[in-house]
Amino acid sequence: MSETVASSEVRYDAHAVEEKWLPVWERLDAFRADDASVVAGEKPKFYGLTMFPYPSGDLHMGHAEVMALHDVLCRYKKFRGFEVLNPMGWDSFGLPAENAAIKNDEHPATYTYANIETQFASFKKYGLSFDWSRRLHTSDPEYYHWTQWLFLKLREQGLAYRKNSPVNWCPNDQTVLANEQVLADGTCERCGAEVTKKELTQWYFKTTAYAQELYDSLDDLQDTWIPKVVNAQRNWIGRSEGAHVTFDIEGHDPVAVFTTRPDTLWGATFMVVAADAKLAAELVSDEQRQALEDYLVDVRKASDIDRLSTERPKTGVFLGVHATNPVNGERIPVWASDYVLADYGTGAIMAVPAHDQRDLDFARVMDLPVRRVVDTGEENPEESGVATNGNGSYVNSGPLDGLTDKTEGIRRAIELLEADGHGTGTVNFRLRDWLLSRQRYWGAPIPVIHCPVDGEVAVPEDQLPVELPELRGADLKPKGTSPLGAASEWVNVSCPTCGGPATRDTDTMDTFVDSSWYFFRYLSPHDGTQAFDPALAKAWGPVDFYLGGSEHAVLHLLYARFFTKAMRDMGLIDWDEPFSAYLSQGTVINNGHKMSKSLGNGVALGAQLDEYGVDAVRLTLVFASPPEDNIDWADVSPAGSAKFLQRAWRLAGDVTSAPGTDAAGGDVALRKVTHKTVHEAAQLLDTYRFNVVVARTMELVNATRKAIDSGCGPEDPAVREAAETVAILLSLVAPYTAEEMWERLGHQPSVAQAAWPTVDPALLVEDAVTAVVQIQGKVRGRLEVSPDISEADLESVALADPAVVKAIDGRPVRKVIVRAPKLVNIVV
RNA sequence: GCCGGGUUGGCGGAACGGCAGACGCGAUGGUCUCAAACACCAUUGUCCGAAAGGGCGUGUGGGUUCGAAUCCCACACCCGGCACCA
Repeated sequence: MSETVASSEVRYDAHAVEEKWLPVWERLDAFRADDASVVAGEKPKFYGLTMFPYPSGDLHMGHAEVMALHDVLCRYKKFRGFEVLNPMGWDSFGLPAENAAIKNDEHPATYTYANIETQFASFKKYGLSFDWSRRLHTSDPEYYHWTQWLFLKLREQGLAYRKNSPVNWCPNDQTVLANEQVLADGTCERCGAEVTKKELTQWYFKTTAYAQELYDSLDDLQDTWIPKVVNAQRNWIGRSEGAHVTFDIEGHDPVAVFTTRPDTLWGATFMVVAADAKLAAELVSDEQRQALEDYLVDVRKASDIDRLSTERPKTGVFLGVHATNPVNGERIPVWASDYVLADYGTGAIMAVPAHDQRDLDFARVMDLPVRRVVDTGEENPEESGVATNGNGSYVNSGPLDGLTDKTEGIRRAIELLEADGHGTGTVNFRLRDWLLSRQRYWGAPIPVIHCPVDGEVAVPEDQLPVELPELRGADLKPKGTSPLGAASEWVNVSCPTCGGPATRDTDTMDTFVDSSWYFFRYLSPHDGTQAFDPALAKAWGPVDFYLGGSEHAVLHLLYARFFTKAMRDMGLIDWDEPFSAYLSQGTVINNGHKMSKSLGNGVALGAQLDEYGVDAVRLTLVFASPPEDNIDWADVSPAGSAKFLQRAWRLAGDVTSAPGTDAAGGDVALRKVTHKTVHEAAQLLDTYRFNVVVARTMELVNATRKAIDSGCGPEDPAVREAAETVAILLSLVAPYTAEEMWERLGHQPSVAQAAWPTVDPALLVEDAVTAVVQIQGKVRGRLEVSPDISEADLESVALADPAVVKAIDGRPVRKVIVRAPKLVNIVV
């Protein structure tokens, strides 16, 4: 860059500077986290975590943004005296490597570890403050050894189990998926294919065992996690309060339903069972059996699009049996319909058509009775066709008649049900157990052996890890069952219990299992004897700040929370939540759209780094917007960032005072700007407003430039103080430029090891402030006054000001509000 | 439909209930140059005005307050989550 610029301006070459400092930083190894000082409690700890990448190709813009943002905070915490743990690794199991291996007839590890080395080199060049001594890869046997160990621990607790159930199946990836991996439109989160259902025996983690706690402790995260993620988790877990009510059925065992409105039980005029639930087949009468089967054929034919439509007319079939309403003894018919879901609640509902729109729609189609039991003052639903669900007075509801409050009605109804044994108050969750087995190769094998005599047998701990057999190329072709099944010498083993012939489980674990505990492994990544050192977990945990993508709002974050709680209950750790604070960064887009090959609007990180240098790209990403907002690359200016960095750097060259010069006698005006900037920057950094920190640093650069050119001059000690402050603030975002400045200012590297500037409170006090004089709340004058002016003095000065007198224009002053020293408001 | 977040110049965005638009991008004018690029300087919410100065301005409509981008109520629109979840 610089050699092509014919200019009198002095500038530095961004690329030469990158080459220069990388080996120096390597030698200094300044970001290695010291366990001892944290275990001993000598220093406060800061565990900063940012989501580790999947090794597909090189790093891209998205990585650049999240890493740049995270680095700002970690470097700042180090300046503030924290012992910082900022590790990085790779989430290196997963399908892209497997698909590449099939295509190129090679082993997934080839693709995986080649990409890891590429990304590692890019990370280094990007100048991040990672402690690389803790680097890990989830696909290493040394890592998945402990993934398997944790699986077995969870299984011992009954938190990992196998069951046969209808599951989500991705026809493209040829594997099952967890609910969390199916998007709202019924497509695969990974590849976008339309997900279908299959009935299969699969492994599950019992996330539902922690549904209540996962939901409740969101309250504790409310203030430190970004709201949309807390909200997404609440919605996903889907807690709803209500009651189970038991209905006697003629000729069958009683059936329980879940309802959130037990107070409307007197208006239940029929019952509906999910058509595809076992219950429907059990209840149906012989005469109606054929009708139910015909209906089921129709239901299964309906496409997902139809199923997802809420406008679809209700359908169903009478099951030929009747139930008894427990509160009024009424005999009500039992129907089957697909508008009731088999896997939510009990798969059966009591229908209260007057107060539930879905039930009303169904009642109208099937000509079933509608009875209003809450009079809300609106038109009777029986006539209007619009169900009411607000507060109103209860009618036709026996003991509830006369009540007018819904909450009270629900409370009383539950009391009555519990008193005579017809039901109980209960809480229902939408969350399901996590389906964790996958029919693919490149993942951690499930460490279980199936024996015809002993059934499921855990692989003994001393035989872990169960390493993947060597398979490559065509052997990995998806065929609906796990490729591991083809490795017969691997599959066929003797039973650990009886020694007889047995077979290994051939499924591998969802890669989200690997990432559910990686933040523990960073604590002691090379420990061959345990998953992590409990003493280090106690010292470093939990993670103080976690930055990552919002696509993991439910997926990874929910799974990691589940793991943490389960591990706590196993006595492995003593904290409840893995991530004390969570922020998700926005996406880097281009021209209003997500970058994509099909749109041709991709911006290659490498090309940007080559053109503008690492620091300019990092600065651009941090300055563009608040961290959680999207950045449109078309709206930002890396060239402008590079220009600013040159301007900042030039300050260091202009300083003529010697290193170590006491700033005390320096220009007070500039010193005030410097100290105020440091003071505000600290507050802004503590609240993650990194873009504003950059703006404040720019202001300090501008003020320093002005002081050098047309103020106190380059030899003033205040100029040195300001330039050194700029270097320190800039080192959070632009480490190369900052290091250059630091060196030019006569200091030893590294600026990252410099002391955070001490703010002198005396310099935060202004000696003159601008007081605003308002008349009727509109600004009509400005006064330069002392910051400690009295209210009375300020009022009299304001009222005497000629501009104010003119604006008052002789009108009588009715009231004067004085907020010394900043404001006077005159009401006339 | 329910839940969460948002709406500020041409653009990205700043603003403890007290000077709206910091900082930057872009644009315009200028300096340098044979010229351009780079760099540097100046101007830049909008309307009226030659200027001084003034009117209007933070999605819309109300409210609280001496004073509202900021607090309250209602509405519109945008983004995200959930959704025939009983």
